[in-house]
Amino acid sequence: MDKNELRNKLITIATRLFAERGLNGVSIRELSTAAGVSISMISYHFGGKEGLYSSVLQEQFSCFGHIDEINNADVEVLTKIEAYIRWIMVRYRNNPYLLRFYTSELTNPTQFFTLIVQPAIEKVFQILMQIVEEGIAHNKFRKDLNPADTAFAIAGIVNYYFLSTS
Amino acid sequence: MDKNELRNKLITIATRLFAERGLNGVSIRELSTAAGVSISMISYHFGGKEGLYSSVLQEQFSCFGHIDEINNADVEVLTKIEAYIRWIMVRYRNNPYLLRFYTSELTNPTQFFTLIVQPAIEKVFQILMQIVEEGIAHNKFRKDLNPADTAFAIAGIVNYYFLSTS
DNA sequence: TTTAAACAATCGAACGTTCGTTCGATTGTT
DNA sequence: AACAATCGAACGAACGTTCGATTGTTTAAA
Repeated sequence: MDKNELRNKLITIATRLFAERGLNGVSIRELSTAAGVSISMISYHFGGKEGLYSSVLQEQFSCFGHIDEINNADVEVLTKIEAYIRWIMVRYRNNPYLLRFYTSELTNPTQFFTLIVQPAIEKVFQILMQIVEEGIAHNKFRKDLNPADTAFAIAGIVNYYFLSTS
Repeated sequence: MDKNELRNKLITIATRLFAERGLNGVSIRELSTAAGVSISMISYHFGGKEGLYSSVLQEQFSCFGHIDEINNADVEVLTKIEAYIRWIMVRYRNNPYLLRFYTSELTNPTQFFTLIVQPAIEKVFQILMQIVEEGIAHNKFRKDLNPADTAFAIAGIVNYYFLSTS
C-alpha cells in the first residue's frame, strides 16, 4: 500500500466513523484497525486525530465551492429555486455523510466549525437568499416576504427531510 | 447541600454541558467540578456518566408527553397547525437545549435514542401528520398532498429555524 | 430521654483502562 | 548513503469507576 492509498483508506474509514459517532466518539485505535494500518500513521500523515477530522471536513464541504453554478443561468426564479434544491439533493445523495457532519457541527461545534463549515454554508445560504430577493424584486413573491426566513424555510425542509429519512 | 439539591445541581450543569458538547465531549471530572461536588457523586446518584446523561434526556423529552393537548380542541385545521407550531416554539424557548439534544441524537445516536428520543418525537410526528390528513379529508388541502412529507416539511422549517438562529 | 446502632450522603484517593502521541527499528526506494 | 513510509511498543495523561473514611441523620433499645 503506497502513501496515497493509505491516506485515502484512512479518510474513507474516518469519514464513516466520524459521521456516525462524532469526533469524540471514535478512537484512533479503532480508526487505524478498521483501515488496516498502524496507529501511528494518523499522526504521521495528518498530524493527529484532529488533523484527520479536519481533512475529512474539508473534503466533505469542498463541493460547496461550486454552488455558483446554479445562479448564473438566465432562467426564471422558480426554476432557480428548483435548481438549488436539486443541486443540494444531488450532493446529499452522492455524499451520504455530508448532512451528518453539517448538523453535528451545528449542534456540537468543534474548533473547525468557524474555519470550515461556517464559510461553506454561509455561501450556500447567501445564494439562496439572493434568489428569493430576486423573486421579490420581479414580483414573483409577496413584497413583505422576509428573504432570510424564506431561505431558512427552504433549507430547513430539504435538510430535515434528508436527516430524518436516511 | 441535601440530596435533591445535589441531584438537581448535577442535572442542570450536565444539561448545558452535554447539550453543548455531546455525551463524549464532557468528562465527569469537568461535570462534578462545575457542579461543585465530588466526582463520585455521579456514580452514586445516577449509576454512572451514562445514567446522568439518560436522566438529562428523560427530563428534556418529558414535555412531549403532553402534546395531545393541542389536538383535542374542536377548531379549524389551519388553526391546529398554527397551535402545533406555537406549542413547539414555546417548548424550544423554555428549553433552550431540547432541540440540540434532539438533533444531536438524530445525527450521532447513543443507546438512548431508541429508548427515549425516538418514542417522544414519533408521537409528535404522528399528531402533526394526523392534522394534515384531517385537512386533506376536509378539502382544506390538495388531495394528492403526501401527509408524511408535509409533516416533515413543517417540522423541518421550525426545527431548522431554531437550530440556525439560536 | 438517652444511647447506640444503622443508615444515607459525601468526599478524595486510588484503581485499572483507554486515550492520543512519540520514538526507535525496519523496510523499500531514491 | 539518504530518505520516506510504516510498524509496534512505550509513554504520560485523562478517563470512568470503586472504595474506605467521614459526617450527619434516623431508628431502636435501654
